[in-house]
Amino acid sequence: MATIRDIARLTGHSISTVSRAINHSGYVAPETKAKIMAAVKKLDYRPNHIARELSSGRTHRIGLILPSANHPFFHRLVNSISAAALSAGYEVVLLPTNYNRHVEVDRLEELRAHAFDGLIFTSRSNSFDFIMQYADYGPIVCCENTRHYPLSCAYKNRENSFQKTFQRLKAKGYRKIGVTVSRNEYVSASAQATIRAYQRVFGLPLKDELLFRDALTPFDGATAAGEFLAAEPGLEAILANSDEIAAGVYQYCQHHQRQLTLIGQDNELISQLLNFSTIDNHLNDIGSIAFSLLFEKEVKKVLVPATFIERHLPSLHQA
Amino acid sequence: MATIRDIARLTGHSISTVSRAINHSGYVAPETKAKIMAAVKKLDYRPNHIARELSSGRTHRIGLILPSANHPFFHRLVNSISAAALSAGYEVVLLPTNYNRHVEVDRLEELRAHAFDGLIFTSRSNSFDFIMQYADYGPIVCCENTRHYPLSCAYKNRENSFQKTFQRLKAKGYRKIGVTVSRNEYVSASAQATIRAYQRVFGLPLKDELLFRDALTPFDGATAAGEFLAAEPGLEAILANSDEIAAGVYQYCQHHQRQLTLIGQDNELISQLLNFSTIDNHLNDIGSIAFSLLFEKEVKKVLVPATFIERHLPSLHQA
DNA sequence: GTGAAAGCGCTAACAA
DNA sequence: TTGTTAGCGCTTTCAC
Repeated sequence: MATIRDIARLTGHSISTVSRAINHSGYVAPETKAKIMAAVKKLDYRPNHIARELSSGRTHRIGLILPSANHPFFHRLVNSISAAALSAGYEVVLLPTNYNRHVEVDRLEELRAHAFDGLIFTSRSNSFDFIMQYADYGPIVCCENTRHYPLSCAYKNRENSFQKTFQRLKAKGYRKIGVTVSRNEYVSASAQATIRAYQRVFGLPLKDELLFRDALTPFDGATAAGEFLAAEPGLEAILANSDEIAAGVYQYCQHHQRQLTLIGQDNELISQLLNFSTIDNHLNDIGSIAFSLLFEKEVKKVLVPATFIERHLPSLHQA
Repeated sequence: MATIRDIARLTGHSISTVSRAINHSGYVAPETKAKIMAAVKKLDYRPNHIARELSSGRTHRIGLILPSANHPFFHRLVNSISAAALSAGYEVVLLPTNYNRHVEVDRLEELRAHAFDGLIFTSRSNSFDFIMQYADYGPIVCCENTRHYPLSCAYKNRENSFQKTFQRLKAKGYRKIGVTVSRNEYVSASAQATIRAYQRVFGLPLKDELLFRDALTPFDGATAAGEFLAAEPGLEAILANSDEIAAGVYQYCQHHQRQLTLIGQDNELISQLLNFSTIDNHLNDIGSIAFSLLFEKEVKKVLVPATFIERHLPSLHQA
């Protein structure tokens, strides 16, 4: 591999002149530049990326923390974030943690070691208090509400969208509703948001038998459906934490000849095909906003409102 | 940010001793090491990642070329490749090209500039001849058959799996079959493989009206179904280039009250939910094998055989 | 066991 | 317009 020194030697010019010529920065006489460019061609020279990073102190690379890439929720975020990064001249490094907090710590340590210019969390296994400690080492943005913590975020308001959804269901005569929530260490926070929304709308607490935690796969959705129906045979609807989970419920209903109104999340293809309602959390927006927040000087929290997409949501009034 | 020099200064030892202590390499007296580690703690020191890369000449980072992240085909590969990378101590950089060959060239140039230790192509917009030129700068692996080119690959044998599928259909009495193929610059190669397989099994050429090119989204699947049925009202089955496309066909059939036997690819959730057959190309295997091939000294080509998953494939003999 | 010093390949401030 | 030089922060060889 030829280095900048080789070019300098071959052309008889100095390293810095070569550098300037290559970077089209500063003054270089046209002939000098031409000569240098010829040498570059001749020696098949290419500036070393890493050396540049070391010199400039910037990597143009951001890290993207996620549990694994096999969940639609993360696909959407990965997609929008990498698209935003591409057009801003950044590259994104996938940092799967498998929900392992130690792996996550390693990634934070890499931020500290200047391996990235910034870090986006699409999920996390450590507390905000812990993550915050790394904010000094580089910009960190979360894709969930960071509340009172001084960390930027682009997020959806779960409680609010659930509340609206429950109101819609209530208006249509629904009373017996099961809810699934996704697994994470903050399950309680998420679940409580749901519970609060339910209570606020229906005036009574969501029964624990109608709350299914740790719903990750369609299979969990089917399990949840089974448990809900065992506890409440008159169940009318299920609000799932994703379209995939809702699809699992759908499958259960097909097998067991049950009718249930389904509401999923994120408007995935499957909700269109199976024709059930879904809460669109606009993950594409969340992703691209999260990326842009990396470059804000101040901590900012951007709420991305959800949209309800109604499909086959029959009224129960006449029932 | 504290540097190794600060630690040296504070402890009164030399940079190299500090380096050895930190890397647990070479001889360092226990007390010296303890003293150094204490200083590391005290100054909140962390070795600079980039400087290490420059010194060692390796990044422990690989680039992953893909058109964009929003296709199940790529999800699977991204997933398995990043999992394999994680356990091997590598990080993966997502390199979306949007099928733009110039963007792809930029990425190859980055390989040349030592930005990555290797490159995996899950799709490509440049010819093998062109890509090959970069093989000197670092290992390159493709997720498609590289044929006679000296480039490693992990791939599925399209023609063979199509042939088996057609044989199965033929045995069940199917004769009128539509086929969709995915868009890429090598459409003709892919389409020809399909056409050859069809011809070999049925003894006559696949009619052009029953071949739909550039199928990318479920919507294309629906369009294909419409066109096929217009050209051949007695159509019996459709072999789609992905489960998503097949799902689009499914949707069309539902709307138009038609019965068609569907065969998708890659055993996505949706094929299970809609209960149609699918060709499992074992993309997870392809991904992890592709990653491991990066580290082989020689060019290797690994064929990953496909599996047929039969679901609701009624026999037409009695019809 | 430890340290001096020479890289790794480049950028940028400053001088000429 | 060009060159000298001092970093960027670390690894590693080779004396001591």
